[in-house]
Amino acid sequence: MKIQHPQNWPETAEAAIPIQDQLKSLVVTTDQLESIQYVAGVDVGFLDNYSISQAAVAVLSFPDLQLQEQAITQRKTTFPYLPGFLSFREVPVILDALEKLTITPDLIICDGQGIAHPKRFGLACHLGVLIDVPTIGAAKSRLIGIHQELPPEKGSWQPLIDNGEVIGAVVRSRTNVKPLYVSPGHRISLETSINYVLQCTSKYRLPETTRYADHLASQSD
DNA sequence: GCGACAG
DNA sequence: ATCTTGTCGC
Repeated sequence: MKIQHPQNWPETAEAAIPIQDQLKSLVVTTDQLESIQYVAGVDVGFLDNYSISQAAVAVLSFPDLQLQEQAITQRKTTFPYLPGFLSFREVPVILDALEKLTITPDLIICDGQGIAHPKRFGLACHLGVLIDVPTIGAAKSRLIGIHQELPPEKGSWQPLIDNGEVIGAVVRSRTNVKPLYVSPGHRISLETSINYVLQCTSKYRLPETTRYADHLASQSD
């Protein structure tokens, strides 16, 4: 797919802040998606003691979840890991990987937060706004927000709240396992995000999309 | 000042 | 994120 890479990507939090404040206003958290035929999963890993970032993308058919296409890319890491600024570290490589795809995903499930972020602008929002594709944030752990205890059964969920505002949901993707933190990235509502994450999850805790991407990244051959 | 803190 | 073997439980 054709990707427009932003100019002058920031390398410090100070330079990233104004960009977050500018782009967060472009985030859409209402359903603005077509019928989903292709769902993609993205995962970023590191090599050479973190100096090289590697992104793996897997495109699956929906709802049958069969692998259709995959891509992997590497590039120098230019931004440090700072809670609240993860997208500035991982989005560049992800854009490289997406650019290699022949298929344009109708939806992308990201490994990180969507609006469940201090500025309501997590990795999934940043990626979604830049490429104008619906995205969902499905993180393995919490960044911010509080929630009630969650029943142990697969499918149960509780709203994630920050300052009285619902910013996402804590979702049990599998019975008796740690929950997933789901939040809208771009062009999708929270309810729809939860539904797609569950529909993309079969036998394991993580959605099949991110599992394929994780697997691809760990092989890198 | 003391913790918390996506990956 | 990454370094790593076995092990407990459904």
